[in-house]
Amino acid sequence: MQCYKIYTMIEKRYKEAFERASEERKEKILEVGIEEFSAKGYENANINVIAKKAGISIGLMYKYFSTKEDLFITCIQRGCEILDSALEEIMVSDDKILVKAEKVIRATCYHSKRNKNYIKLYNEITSEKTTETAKLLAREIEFSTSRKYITSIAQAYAKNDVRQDLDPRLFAFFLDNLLMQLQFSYTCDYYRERFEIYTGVNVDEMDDEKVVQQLLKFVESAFTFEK
Amino acid sequence: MQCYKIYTMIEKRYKEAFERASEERKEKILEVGIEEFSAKGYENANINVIAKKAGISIGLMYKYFSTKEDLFITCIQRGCEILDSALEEIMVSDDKILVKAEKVIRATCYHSKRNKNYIKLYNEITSEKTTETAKLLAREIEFSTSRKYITSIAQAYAKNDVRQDLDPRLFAFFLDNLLMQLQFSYTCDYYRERFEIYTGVNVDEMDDEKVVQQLLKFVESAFTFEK
Amino acid sequence: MQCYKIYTMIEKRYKEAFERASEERKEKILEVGIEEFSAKGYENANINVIAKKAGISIGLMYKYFSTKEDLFITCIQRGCEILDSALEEIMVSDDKILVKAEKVIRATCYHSKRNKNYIKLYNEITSEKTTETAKLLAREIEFSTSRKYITSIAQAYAKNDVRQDLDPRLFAFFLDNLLMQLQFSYTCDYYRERFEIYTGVNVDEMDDEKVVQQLLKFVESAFTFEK
Amino acid sequence: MQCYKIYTMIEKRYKEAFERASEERKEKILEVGIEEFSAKGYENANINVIAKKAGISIGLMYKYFSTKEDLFITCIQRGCEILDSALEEIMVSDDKILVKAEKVIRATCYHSKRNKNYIKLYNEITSEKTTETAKLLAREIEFSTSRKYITSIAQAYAKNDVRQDLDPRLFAFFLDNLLMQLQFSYTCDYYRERFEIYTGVNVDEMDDEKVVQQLLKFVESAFTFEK
DNA sequence: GATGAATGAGGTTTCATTCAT
DNA sequence: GATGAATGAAACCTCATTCAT
Repeated sequence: MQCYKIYTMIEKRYKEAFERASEERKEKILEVGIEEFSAKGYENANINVIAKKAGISIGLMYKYFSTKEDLFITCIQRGCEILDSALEEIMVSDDKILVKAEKVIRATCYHSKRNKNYIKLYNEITSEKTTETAKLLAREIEFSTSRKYITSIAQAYAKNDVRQDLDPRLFAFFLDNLLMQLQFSYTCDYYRERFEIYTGVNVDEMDDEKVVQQLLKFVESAFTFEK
Repeated sequence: MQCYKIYTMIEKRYKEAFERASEERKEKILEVGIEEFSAKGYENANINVIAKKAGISIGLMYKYFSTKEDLFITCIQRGCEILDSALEEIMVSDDKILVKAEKVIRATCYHSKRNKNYIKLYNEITSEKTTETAKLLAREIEFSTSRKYITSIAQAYAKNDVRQDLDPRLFAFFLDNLLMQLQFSYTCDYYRERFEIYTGVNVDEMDDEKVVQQLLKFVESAFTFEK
Repeated sequence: MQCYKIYTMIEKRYKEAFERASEERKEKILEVGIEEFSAKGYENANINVIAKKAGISIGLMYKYFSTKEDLFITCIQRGCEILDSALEEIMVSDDKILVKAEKVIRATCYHSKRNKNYIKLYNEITSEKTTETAKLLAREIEFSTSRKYITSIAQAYAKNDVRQDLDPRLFAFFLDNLLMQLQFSYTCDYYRERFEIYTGVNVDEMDDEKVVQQLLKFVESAFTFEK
Repeated sequence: MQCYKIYTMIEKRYKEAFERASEERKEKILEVGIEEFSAKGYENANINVIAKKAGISIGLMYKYFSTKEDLFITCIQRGCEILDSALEEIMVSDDKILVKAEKVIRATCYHSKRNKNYIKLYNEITSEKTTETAKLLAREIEFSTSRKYITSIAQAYAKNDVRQDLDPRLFAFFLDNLLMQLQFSYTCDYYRERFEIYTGVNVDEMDDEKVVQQLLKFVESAFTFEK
C-alpha cells in the first residue's frame, strides 16, 4: 500500500503515526474498517470493535486517526483506490468506444462479486447526511471516474463513433448511472433483493454474460448514428 | 389517509392505537417523521424529537409504534404510497410504450423536485443494514413499481413495439435504474454533487426538458426494432 | 429554594425540567454538586458520581443540565445566593461604617466555618481557565458584593466618616481582598496551611475575636481623618 | 539553574537523571511546563504535549519525573525561586519598615506584569485538592516569604516603628494577603475581571503608582503609633 | 387515551504511564 | 541516555424505551 500516492489525492485524513505503521498493520486496519463500516454503516460501526479486530488498542487507533469519521474516510479512500485502478486499465486502451463499454460492463460484474465490501462502503457514503462531507467525498470519488468516461466518449464523439445529438457529459452520466446501479445490485442487500424482484433470479445465480449483452443492447442506440 | 389500504399492503408496523388516532394527527406524525429521517438518517433521527415536533408525548408515540424502526418503516410506507400513485396514473393509460416512457421520465423530474423528503427517505433505506428489513422493504416498495413496468413492457413486447431480443424484465430493470438515479440526482446531497461533476451544471439550474430528451435518446434503441 | 428569583439573576444554566423537579431533589442535587466540586475541583469531579450520590440516574441529570459545566455554574449560583444574603443583612443597616466593618469581618469568620463548601467552590472558580466563563462568573458574583461595599463606603465618605484622600472604590477593593483571603484561610487547604505558617496557630483553634480585632486595627487608618 | 540549592529546599520531586541534564534542557522543560500549567491548569495540561514542546520524548520526561504531579511541583518550585529572589533583595535592606512596605508593593506591581505565568501557576496551586500536596506546597512557598515579613516586622516592632498593639505575625499575614490579591489581580482572569468591577478600570490601564499610594494609605495605621 | 420523568447501556475520545528497543 | 509506540481505564454524553400516574 502506498498511502502517500493514492489516498492523499485530495486530502489525507490519517495522522502521521499511521504512515509510520507497518504495511501489514495499515492493511489490516483498513480491511477491518471497510468490513465493519460496509456491514453496519457508519453510525453503527463501533471503533472499539474495529480496533480489537485489527489487533490494536483503541488508544493507538486514535494515534492513527483523530476521529471515527477520519477512519471512515480513509477506508473509503482505500476502497476507491482499488475500484479506480480497475477502471483505469480499461479506459486507457485504444479500443473502440463500444468495445470499451462492453469491457467496462463485464468488469463491473466481475469486480462487484470480488470487492463486495468496497462497493457496500461506496453505497454507504451516498447516504451521508452532512453536506460538506458528502460533497468532499463525491468530488474525490466521482471526479476521476467521470473524467475517464467523459474523455473516452468525447473522443468517440469526435471520431463520429457516437450519436452526434447526444451530450457527451449526460451520456457519460447515464452510462455510469447504469453501472453504479449494477454494482449495488450485485452487492447491497436492498439492491440485490430489488434485482431479484425485477429479474426473477437471484443475482448470484444470474448468468453475468446475459446481463452484459442485454445492457449493451439497451444502450446500443447511444453508440449508433441516428436512423 | 387510508392506512388500512395502502401501507398495510405487506405488513403494517403500527399499532392499533395509531389507526384510531385522528387523520390530522396521523398525517402530522408521519410528515414530521419523514422530515426527520430524511434529513438526519435513521440512526441520527431522534424519536423523542419527532414526538415533540409532532406535538405528542413520547409515551403516546410508543402507544402508536412499538419501536423506532416501526415508525421508520411506516414513514417509508407512507412515502411510497405517494410516489406510487403518481406512477399509477401514467402506467394505466393506453399510450404507446415510448410515450409512456417519456411521461415517466418527465414525471420523475417533476416529482423529484416536489417530494424531496420522500426520495431522500427512499435513498436512506437502500443503505439499511439488516438483511431482513432490507428485503422486506425492497419487496414492499419495488414490487408494485416493477410489476407496472414489466407489465407495460410485456404488452408492448407482445405488440412488437419493442425489440424482441431484449428481456422485458431486464429492460424494466435498466429503465428503473436510470429513473432511480435520476430521482436521487435531484434530491440527495451526494448524488446532486455527482450530477454537477458529470454535467458541469447544478441540477437546480439544469433544463429538465434537456434531461428528458437526452435520456430518451439514450434508451431509444430499446424501443426500436433491430436493424 | 426559589430558583426563579436568585440564581437566574444573570443567566440560568439549568433546563426547564430542573425547575419542575421537587424542591427536595433540587436541593439535594446542588448540595451534592457543591460538595463534589468543592472537594475535587471542576475537572476531577465526576458527574456520574454526583448523579448517583444525589439518587438520580445520569440520564436524568442530563435532562436537568445540558453539560457538566452548566451543573457547575448552577452550583456556584446557588452558593453565591447563600453567601450574598448574609452580606445583605449587614450592609443595609444604618450603622456607622466602622461598625459595619466590624460586623462584616465577624460575619466572615462565622460564615466561613459554616459554609466551607460554598467558599471552597468560590475559590475553585477563581482558577477557571476559560476567559469567557471566568468573566461571566466574576461579573455575577463580584458585582453585587462590590456594589454593596462601594455604596456603603461612598455614603461614609460623604459624611466625612472616612479619609477623604482615599478612593472609595480602591478602598472597597482592598477591604474585600482582606475578607476574601480570610474566607479562604478558614476553608481552603492551601490557605489554611498558609494561615498556620503565618500565625503559628491552626485556624480552627484560633480565637476569632482576636482576628477580628487585629484586622480592624490593621485597617483603622482608612476610617480615620488624617493626622 | 542550581537545582540542588533552591528548589530542593524542602523536597526534590525530580529524578537524578534530571539533574544530569544540560542546564539548557532543564530550563526549557520547566519553562514550557510553567507555560502549559499556568495556561491550562493542572488537570488540563498534557504532559505529552509538554514533552513535545520542550523537544524531548515522553519517555525521557518520565526518566526525569516520576509523575505528572512531580513535574508540576518542580515547575512551581522553579517559579517560586524566581519570585522569592525578588523579595529577598528588598527585605534584606535596612530601610525603615514603611519604606520597605512601599518598595514591596511597588515591586509586586512591577513583577506581576512581567512574570504572569509564575503567578498564574501560584494561583493554580491554591486550588489544589489533595490535602497532602497542598500542605507541602504551602510550606514550601509561604514559609520563606512569611519569615521575611515576620522578621522585618518584628524588628520594626522592637524599634517601636510599628503599633505595639498589633500582633506581628497577623500583621505580616494581612499585609501578604493584600499583596497576594494584588498579584492575582494583575494576572489571573478571574481576579482581573474583579479588579475592573471594583475600580472601574482595566488593570492594564490603571496607574500603578496610584495603586501603590492608595494601598499605603490603606494600611498606614498599622505602621503608626496609636493615637 | 395521554403524559413525560426516569433509566442506563453503550459509544467516542483523552491521556498518564509503561516498556521494548 | 533516549525514543515513541502502545496501553486501557475512565470520563462525558445520547437516546431508545419503560412505566407510574
